[in-house]
Amino acid sequence: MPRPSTPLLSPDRIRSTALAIVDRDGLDGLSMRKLAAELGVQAASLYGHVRTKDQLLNDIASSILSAVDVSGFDVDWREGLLRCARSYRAALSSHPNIVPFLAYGPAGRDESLKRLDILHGALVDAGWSRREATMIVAGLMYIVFGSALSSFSSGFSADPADYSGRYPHLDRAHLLPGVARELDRDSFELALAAFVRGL
Amino acid sequence: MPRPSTPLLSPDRIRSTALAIVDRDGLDGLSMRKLAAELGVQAASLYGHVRTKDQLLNDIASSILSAVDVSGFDVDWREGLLRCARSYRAALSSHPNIVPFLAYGPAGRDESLKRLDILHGALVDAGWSRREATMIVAGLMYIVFGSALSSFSSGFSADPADYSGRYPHLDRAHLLPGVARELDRDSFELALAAFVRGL
DNA sequence: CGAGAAACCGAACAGTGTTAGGTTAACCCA
DNA sequence: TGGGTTAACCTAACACTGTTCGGTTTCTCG
Repeated sequence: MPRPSTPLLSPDRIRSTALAIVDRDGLDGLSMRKLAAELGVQAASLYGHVRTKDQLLNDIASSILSAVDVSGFDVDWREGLLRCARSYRAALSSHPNIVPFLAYGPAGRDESLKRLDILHGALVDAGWSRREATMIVAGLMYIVFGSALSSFSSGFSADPADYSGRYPHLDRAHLLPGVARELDRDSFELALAAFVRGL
Repeated sequence: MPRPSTPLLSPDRIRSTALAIVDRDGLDGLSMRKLAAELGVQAASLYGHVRTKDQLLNDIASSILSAVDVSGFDVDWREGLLRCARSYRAALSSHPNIVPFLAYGPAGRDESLKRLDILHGALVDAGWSRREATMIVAGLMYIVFGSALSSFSSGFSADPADYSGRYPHLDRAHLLPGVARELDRDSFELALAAFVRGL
């Protein structure tokens, strides 16, 4: 079925379908053949629109990160940090399955760097040295990424049955799937507040 | 070459060789065939000693995490948090290439949970509520893991040439490979200190 | 000394990302 | 309106991946 009258594929359609698969089936659930099948096409056809799978994931990651909001520094640098961190985390946790991919680095994604650059500049304007500003931005990213890969509270709920005996203190009362999300958010807020307050 | 007089393989030898490959070639650089070749053996032979590749990586991760030190709470809970976090980070950053694997979760690795349980108990003993203690432990892990996947300062040094123009504030002065390690450590220390102080 | 288990091997299966070469339809210009 | 170019898709294949099956030999234990 060569050269259809109206093209079946477009970078946008490929990206959004790929993201849907990642959201649904996890990062390992995405293969080029499966993606192609879901688009009604053969795998090889994708390579006319996408250079490589890695590049595809990078593009998806960039588009997710472009939702991060770095306005809010006109008020106060503390408020700016808080807003940016919350926005960053919200962006990541709306597509949690792609976070492990981000862990492979590099952080050199343009969408991310542009925002970090703004953040850095705002901190310098607020009186921090360049080096201090860099470290503060790094620290903020630690908390954001650490909480986003959320292998913490969500990591527990897989098999909560046998925690009680082996880990006397970590009882599963506040680790049930229902409260895990809330606990993750509160832990993030606590860490963020403590970090910003402690600066 | 069947059943040699003295066995060529042992779980320990497999694990340490696998870890050496991961350290040298990265996480994607480890394949069962390559690992087997490095051990002077065929790939299928590994499965007499190891259940699956995923299990192998989990075992390696556990053995790395078993180096984390959670003593130090007899002095003071703040000091205990600091020591534990530093020790945790040291363990991870001595084998940075395996960190992306940890990002896949679950955090349900026994070696890790045992230590987090002790930490949690010590915080409760110090007067925090169970829920607060859980959130504090989570926050600490955010900083540790966030800094360990270190896609931040190390992520920059890949191609520092074209930062200057596009990101006016993030100049590459303190992002040269030489200082990146130091900057990462200092950023971690800053984040950790700010977090603990802010509690 | 004989039975059985242990340790390795060769070959294969189903899956992966990716490329080469072919076929047809749409498009643009003469 | 016709002809060449290019874009979009295809089939087939390559070199990998993790893992399993069945076979062969050697060690170990009763």
